[in-house]
Amino acid sequence: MASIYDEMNEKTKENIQKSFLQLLKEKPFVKVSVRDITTIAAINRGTFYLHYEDKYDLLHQMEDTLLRGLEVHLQRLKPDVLLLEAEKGNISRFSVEVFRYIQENVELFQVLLGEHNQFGFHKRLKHFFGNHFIEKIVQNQHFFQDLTIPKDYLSSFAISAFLGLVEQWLDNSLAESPEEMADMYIQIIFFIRKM
Amino acid sequence: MASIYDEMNEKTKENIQKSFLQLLKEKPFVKVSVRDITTIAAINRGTFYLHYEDKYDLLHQMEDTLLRGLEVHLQRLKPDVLLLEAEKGNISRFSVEVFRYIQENVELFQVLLGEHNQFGFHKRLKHFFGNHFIEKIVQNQHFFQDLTIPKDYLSSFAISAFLGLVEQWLDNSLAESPEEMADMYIQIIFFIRKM
DNA sequence: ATACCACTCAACACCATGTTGGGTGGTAAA
DNA sequence: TTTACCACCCAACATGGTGTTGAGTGGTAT
Repeated sequence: MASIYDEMNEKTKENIQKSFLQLLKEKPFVKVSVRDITTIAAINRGTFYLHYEDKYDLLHQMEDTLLRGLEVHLQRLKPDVLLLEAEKGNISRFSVEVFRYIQENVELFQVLLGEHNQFGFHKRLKHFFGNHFIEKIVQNQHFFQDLTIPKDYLSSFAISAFLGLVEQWLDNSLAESPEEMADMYIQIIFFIRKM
Repeated sequence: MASIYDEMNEKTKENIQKSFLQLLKEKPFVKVSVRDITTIAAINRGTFYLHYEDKYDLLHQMEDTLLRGLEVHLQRLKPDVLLLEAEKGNISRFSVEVFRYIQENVELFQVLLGEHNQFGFHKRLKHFFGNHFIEKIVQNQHFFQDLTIPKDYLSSFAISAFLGLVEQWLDNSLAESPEEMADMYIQIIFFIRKM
């Protein structure tokens, strides 16, 4: 079914996304116009609207792709192991996979979570992790049962803490390896325990 | 020095900000035009530009005021106690004051950190806490010295975790009291320790 | 040969923006 | 009381991005 038209279509979309990303590195989202994008992509402005409703749609689709990729990435490499390990309290494997995926998509993550973060991707990421992992962990863990703190607060606390690490990593231009980051994550937890 | 002109000026600015906030509750920032604001404020559109450069300037000034208020609020109520207590590891007083201030300015915080968070206020808040408190604590605490984790990561982790609690609180329409929130914060730390 | 496809091009109406020049009524100082 | 000043109003303007449309081009499949 992959006709030559589908290929053209795909190529143009990639061209648009690449140009868009390039612009987002230079200036904030609000300052990027469809004109800018199509000028850099060297295509007609009307062509843009054949693929996307507007620049918000473009951004949203790129976010979707990124999150879907993360989901697939996690499910493919370790089908159920991750969740099982996570439920046992072992977050190491889980987190290293996340850090790896981020490393593979640095540019986009840096732009979406970076200084000009003027689109609520932070919130989307929070919801993603919340729906996919943390809440399951928080709900299933037997030793969470006797905790008086509401689950939603604990969940939001944990995810944000993790995202805090990720954001700092991105700010540091990925100076550490994914393994080092996963290690750091564990160490912080241990550190708090011994406090 | 508070002439009648200053009062008029101030009143109009408050009017603009109030109308702006009202609109932000209805729709995302990008969809709010200067026309919308001045229509609701029942003033001439040109008048808006006598007070603000554009809607981004307006937003930024409101953020500034909010952060300056938080700073003053913290400094006024307990001049140095907060930092001293915090440096001793007692974050209770510190955090309850923060929760109280947020409660006093729910509407704005909810809009700035809420679902339509399309302006990097999350990042600004992170920097604020980072510069004012956490980094001082992290740097001064003697028992942080033998920790191998880089300070910036620990700082980002801690602040984000705290903001995670705050954001969940806002999402829950401030169902808990500031004291309960501060308590919850402490409990989570203790819980991690016992994990 | 015909229909289809992605894309180009030019033109369009629409709307928000930021600015300007002139005007109003109330305030303060001469 | 006159004069200058002030915040604000009003109308008009050029600018520029937006989304859409109709006509046209050159390859592709049938």
